[in-house]
Amino acid sequence: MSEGPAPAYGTGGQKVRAALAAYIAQKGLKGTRQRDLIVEAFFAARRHVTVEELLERVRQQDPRVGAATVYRTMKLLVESGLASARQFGEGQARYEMAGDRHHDHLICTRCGTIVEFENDRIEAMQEVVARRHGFSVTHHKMELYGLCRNCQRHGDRKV
Amino acid sequence: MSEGPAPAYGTGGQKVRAALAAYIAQKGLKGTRQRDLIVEAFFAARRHVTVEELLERVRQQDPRVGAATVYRTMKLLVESGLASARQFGEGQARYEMAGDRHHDHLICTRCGTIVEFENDRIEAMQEVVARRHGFSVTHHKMELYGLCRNCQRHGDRKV
DNA sequence: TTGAAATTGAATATGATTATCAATTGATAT
DNA sequence: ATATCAATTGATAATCATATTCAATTTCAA
Ligand SMILES: [Mn+2]
Ligand SMILES: [Mn+2]
Ligand SMILES: [Zn+2]
Ligand SMILES: [Zn+2]
Repeated sequence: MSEGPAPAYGTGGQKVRAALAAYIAQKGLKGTRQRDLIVEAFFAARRHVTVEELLERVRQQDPRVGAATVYRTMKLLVESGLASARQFGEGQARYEMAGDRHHDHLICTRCGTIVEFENDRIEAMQEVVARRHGFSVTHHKMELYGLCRNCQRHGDRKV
Repeated sequence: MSEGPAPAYGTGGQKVRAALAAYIAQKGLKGTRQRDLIVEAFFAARRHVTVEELLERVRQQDPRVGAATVYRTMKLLVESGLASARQFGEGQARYEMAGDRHHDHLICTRCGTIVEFENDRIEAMQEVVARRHGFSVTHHKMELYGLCRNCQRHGDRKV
């Protein structure tokens, strides 16, 4: 099959936690309670969370965690290759675990629902197009915006 | 053909100038010297200009034009449907004339070159994917990032 | 246990874009 | 041509997400 949802986080994110610990050690950094809280909240949250959403969740565990720390931790996760930042044109970045299979997104402009998909044929054609123009592609962005099934029906009601 | 460059601006942008004048009249707005300067600079510049680039060009004609006016004029052009704003992940928006055929972009991450392309087959497959997930797509974004032909060669030299 | 180095949180800075506002200008009616 | 008045301008301040500064705190290897 060339299409389907990306796999969920491993077994509660054990592998990712270990990978992060390794990255921290290898870089001479230090583990902290705040970082653990944030990473836990990241696992617990659904994919595509914003820093603001994450901060709210983290503060349910410890109200004195600062926003700067969440920004710093997400940056660390991205640098270490464990998370990736996405821009869906809302102004703020959304984060999701990396390492899953590559995928692109369908975004409902009414309710914000985000659906993931993969399509090998499209990817292959992107390669063809790029080569035709002499480009070697390193990464790409494909986002399809519109209305999800639900919003097509109750397009007039409240979200 | 399903692929090729988007057409250049009409005959020096005569049609667009007229359309803007119509929009301005119809909205009870006023024509100004600054707006003319900015629109001229927009025509003269290559596609995908930033406000900063545009401001520099405009100021060669009249150094006292303010940045706010360029922002306002570009917003006006977008509202009137004559230009469209693109976000290539550089932080600042890039503008191009609208009304041309729909197209997507190849972006060189080294020298910034932007190449336009259209591919009907990809567009068609996007529709299929969306429908498969119950979405009705209103617009989309597809950007292929990588190295242009030139940058693949002199990848080590200066840009 | 110690102490250097990393981290934290609050406050401040940043950079792109928008809003404010007094001064100026453009379109229209005289 | 002139008066009139709303629209526009430019400088400056405000936003908003994110980054940076820095003193106080915490981590961890020795
Ligand atoms: Mn995703
Ligand atoms: Mn273009
Ligand atoms: Zn929806
Ligand atoms: Zn290049």
